[in-house]
Amino acid sequence: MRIVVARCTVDYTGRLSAHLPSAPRLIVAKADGSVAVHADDRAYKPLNWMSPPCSLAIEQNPDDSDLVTWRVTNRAGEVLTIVLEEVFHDSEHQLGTDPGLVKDGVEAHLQVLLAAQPTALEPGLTLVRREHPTAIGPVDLLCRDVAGQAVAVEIKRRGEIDGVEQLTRYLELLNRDPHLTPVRGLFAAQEIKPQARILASDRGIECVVVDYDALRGTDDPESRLF
Amino acid sequence: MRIVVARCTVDYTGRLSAHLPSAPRLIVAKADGSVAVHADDRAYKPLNWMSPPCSLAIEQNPDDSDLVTWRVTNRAGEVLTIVLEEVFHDSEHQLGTDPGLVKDGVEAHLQVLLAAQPTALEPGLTLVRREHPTAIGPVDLLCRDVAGQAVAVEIKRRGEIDGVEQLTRYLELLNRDPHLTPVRGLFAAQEIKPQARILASDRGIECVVVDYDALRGTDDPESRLF
DNA sequence: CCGTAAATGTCGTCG
DNA sequence: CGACGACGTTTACGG
Repeated sequence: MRIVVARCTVDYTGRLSAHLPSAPRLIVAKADGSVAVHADDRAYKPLNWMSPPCSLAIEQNPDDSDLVTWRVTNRAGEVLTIVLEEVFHDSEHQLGTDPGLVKDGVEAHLQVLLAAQPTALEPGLTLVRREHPTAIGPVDLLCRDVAGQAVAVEIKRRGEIDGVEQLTRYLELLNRDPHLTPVRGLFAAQEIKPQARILASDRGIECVVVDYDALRGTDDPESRLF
Repeated sequence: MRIVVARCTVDYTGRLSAHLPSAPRLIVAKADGSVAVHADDRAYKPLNWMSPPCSLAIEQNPDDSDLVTWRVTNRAGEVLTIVLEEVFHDSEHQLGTDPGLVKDGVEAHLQVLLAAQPTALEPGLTLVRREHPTAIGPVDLLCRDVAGQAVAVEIKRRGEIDGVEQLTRYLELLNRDPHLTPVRGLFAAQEIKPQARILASDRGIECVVVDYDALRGTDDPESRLF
């Protein structure tokens, strides 16, 4: 990883055109060839960048030895050009491959918990299959309700419109199966946005807000992911 | 901006829980109090971070002077804890506020151009309203065709499936209005993906590929965004 | 390589 | 401040 702090100008041409006037910035070139240009605010988002896979070419300006140009290109024809005008810091570091991070609290875990206790979604609900396959992808949970009717469950951490659309597509396919139809839709999330709720209601899909911590508290520790 | 390269462990507790085992990484603390921890790959995304507004507290471990702990917290109660085990580099830089970047080619500009010349979409098309409101959000353009029929236009830079879904939802709502129904759908983009085209066709929505440069060339310079 | 779904998405805008 | 949609979304995962 190469770390440079320099006054520079930056130009990006690709999905759009963007230009950064001359100013001091942090430039990070990583081992995978990627480059990011950061200002002194916003932790997450670089001002400009090139994602891997891409390649970096460094050119010395023949007319002016003070000017060095970094040209980063990718297969899609996007180009990021950085002209270094004044370098305040320049160092190289060997970091090695990162062991990666361990997460908890994601959708996968919610799915495991709800698969173990489908009655948390609705009294009498029983699990038929987790990740039930369809032509366009797996449904999170396929269940049967107390009356024996099939119920397709889509699980999200945060329930938004996208999730309702996704469940709608699954329902359309599942209802073509004579063994299953008519299939009810159930949209489960820790939090459901008003617009998603309206759309779901309009499509005849029920919404259930689930409490992650409560589910965790009542489940069998053996079945936990972590 | 403070730049540290160090062997460290990182823990995040907030929207989820995450842990990074000990390894060498880049840590950037910015003027707004935000902190990002980067591995030697992926230009854009940090391994861990805390977005502003947040505050950084640096504590010297009383038992072991080699261990320094950074604790970053925000109003929402999220906590990022970084324990520095071995520091390879540590420097501070004054960057000042960035002049910011200049963009071009975004969807907003396309919408302005097409609102000014709806005939670029279809001969005889006239604009009724830009950002026409519906219960689930505004339709980019509401027009009337040469026969007087209402036409809802959804504009994207790149036309993909979710854009077609969006337009479908608008059409469903607009068609409930007796003053408008039957409403035609028109999906306009600089580039339309095959899957989006198929879905649009299935829904009876027409697709129009628009040439941004050509539109720009023929429009009135007064109406430009930039 | 393309298509889809997830994300601690982040970021602007508008109510 | 919250909801909503755009973003050069990025990133991971399957076929």
